[in-house]
Amino acid sequence: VAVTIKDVARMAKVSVASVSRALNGHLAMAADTRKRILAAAKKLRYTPHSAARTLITRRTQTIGALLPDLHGEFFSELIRGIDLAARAHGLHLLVSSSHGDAREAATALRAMQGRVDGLLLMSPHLDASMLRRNLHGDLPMVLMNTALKRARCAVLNIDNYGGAYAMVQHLVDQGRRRIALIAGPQGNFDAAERSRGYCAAMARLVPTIPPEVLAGDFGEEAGYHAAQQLLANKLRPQAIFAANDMMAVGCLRAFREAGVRVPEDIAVTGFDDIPLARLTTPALTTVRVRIVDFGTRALNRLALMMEDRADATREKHAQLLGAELVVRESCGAKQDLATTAVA
Amino acid sequence: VAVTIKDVARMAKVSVASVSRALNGHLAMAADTRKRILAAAKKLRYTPHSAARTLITRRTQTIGALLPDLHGEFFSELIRGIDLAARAHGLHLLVSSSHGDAREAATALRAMQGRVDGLLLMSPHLDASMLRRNLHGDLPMVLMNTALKRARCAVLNIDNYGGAYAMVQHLVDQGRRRIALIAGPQGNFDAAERSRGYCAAMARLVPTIPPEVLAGDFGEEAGYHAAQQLLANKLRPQAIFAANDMMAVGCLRAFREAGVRVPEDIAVTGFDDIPLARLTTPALTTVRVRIVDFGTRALNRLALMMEDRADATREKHAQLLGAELVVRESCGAKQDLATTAVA
DNA sequence: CTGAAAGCGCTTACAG
DNA sequence: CTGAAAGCGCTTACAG
Repeated sequence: VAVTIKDVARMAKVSVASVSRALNGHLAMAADTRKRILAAAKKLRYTPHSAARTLITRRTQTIGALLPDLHGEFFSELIRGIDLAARAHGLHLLVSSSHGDAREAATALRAMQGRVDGLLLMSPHLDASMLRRNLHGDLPMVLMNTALKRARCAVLNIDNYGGAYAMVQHLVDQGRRRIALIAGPQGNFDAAERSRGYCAAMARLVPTIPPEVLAGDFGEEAGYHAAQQLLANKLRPQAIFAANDMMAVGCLRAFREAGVRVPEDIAVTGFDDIPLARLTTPALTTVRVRIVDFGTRALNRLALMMEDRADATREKHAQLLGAELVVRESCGAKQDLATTAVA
Repeated sequence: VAVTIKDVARMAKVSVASVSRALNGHLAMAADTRKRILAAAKKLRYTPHSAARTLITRRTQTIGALLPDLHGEFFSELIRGIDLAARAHGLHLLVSSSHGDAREAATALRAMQGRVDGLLLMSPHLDASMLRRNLHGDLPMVLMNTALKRARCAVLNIDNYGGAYAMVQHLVDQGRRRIALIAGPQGNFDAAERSRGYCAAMARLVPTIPPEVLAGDFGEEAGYHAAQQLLANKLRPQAIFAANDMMAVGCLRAFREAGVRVPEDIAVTGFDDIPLARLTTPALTTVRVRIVDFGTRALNRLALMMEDRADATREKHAQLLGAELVVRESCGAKQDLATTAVA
């Protein structure tokens, strides 16, 4: 039923080899022959069979993205960025997400093998040995947001550390010195980096004040409870830095209920700049990550590796994607400072 | 470099045909031969070349999802649902989104052709003639959230109409009769269906009250401005039904600034139940759509069509996914009514 | 139960 | 500039 290269060859009265050449834009061809072939292909609405082409060229024109089981807007923005860049490169996008554990992630990884020319990897379940065991050959790969280091593998991380550092810096600039952190979940790379940034900034900027870290899990409830806990303290902090916006939202709710004014009595800040952040009362000061950019850059990096391994490998392996401070109301800073770039 | 079926055959001292049979689970085999083959395959870490297999079986084990340029959480939830179901069926997922116009969508459609065994289609840019022009053969397809009708094509829609109707019903039950709608963007299918549900409910439940529809675009700003406009009216409505939550959030902001109390002075409700909805003050009464379910059901439907065309076609073509009322504070109803299922 | 062979639809040296 | 032929890695009648 489908029309093949043979049909085109027959109609244009040439060999299939010539059709192949014409369609792939080889130069050494009589202009007239090429025109006849192209016309025939068009009339027959010919589309080359991609599997046949893959079988012989060993290229799929497809990249795979292995993503965590991510809820929320981060994921859609990321895919958008990847998809946009993929289309710009003429690449297809095979997606696999929502693996609950290492075994599922490994299965997904193996299944992609042979179907893609390159891989974007962002999975909390994949460690180095996992990769080694499930990946033969040397598929070009970009590791995203991971502590993993791997030879011949590009790494692209969000500057969680820098963003967190900048936030503490900003709060200290506002005269807040006792700053508490509500941390993210254990074992989460973003969370760990944000904590690290907070601790480093505290040690450096207000060395006399002991850092105070409360447990959290990136959920709104966790922020709510942490805030309540903080209220029970004798010496309240002057600012709370929640490791993500949802927890900051939880803090706001706890303080509203307790009659504690933000930012007058206490400053509250977050991380991520989710859409909700500018809609809370007061609007949330936070750190913005350009997620679409993150996806786009990862894919561009991968495309580079796929085109020319040597060149891409020569680049610095780990790259950081800047995070920028977004100053709104919840930190008590003068609004007109507006958005300040960082990193 | 890659290991092929020949290598396995050589190691197991059988023909490639036998290897193929063993790997594909054909029954007519000596148990001993099969065991030898499987062992060899395992030792060599053999993975069949998917393109070669596709070339001969005409199956890609992949489905394509053509999605609109969607921002926000809806998209990630949808993909999650699709991805979960796809994995359950052993299918790969090729994604293409973010097409700005009909031409891009058509290109994406053509590019998927031949790479997938079935298609999930949700694009505002694709009309029937578009599909006819860019699709040869009869690829199994599920149309999502569309007014399109197409022979031999399953359709799966969200019950926007029913959800909107239920919301008006609920408001009327609360004693609100003058209910204004802030509509979604022109040409948007969801928006049109929600408007239709609103108008039908008004005509039926409060026939003496003329419906009042304000223009909107699903953005927070549009809700803000519509609310301000409503405030300028002599006769204020008793309730505002925003066609989505973001516009309802805009309304809340406008009313807060104007000192109008919600729900005492006016009720405000939305549609979608985005995560933000339960975090606003007051928390938003809205209509919830189970998006993950939507994706899962669409894929399951498609898988059914792929396995057995006749059976799937025998089913009712258009299916509706229920939407349920979520009663919170912004409508002034007693909280303990809690969530009420609809449809 | 097993193997030799044809063939899926392409691309690419190799000749001419 | 063009064509005949080999071959990519599989699966599946067809024999035996």
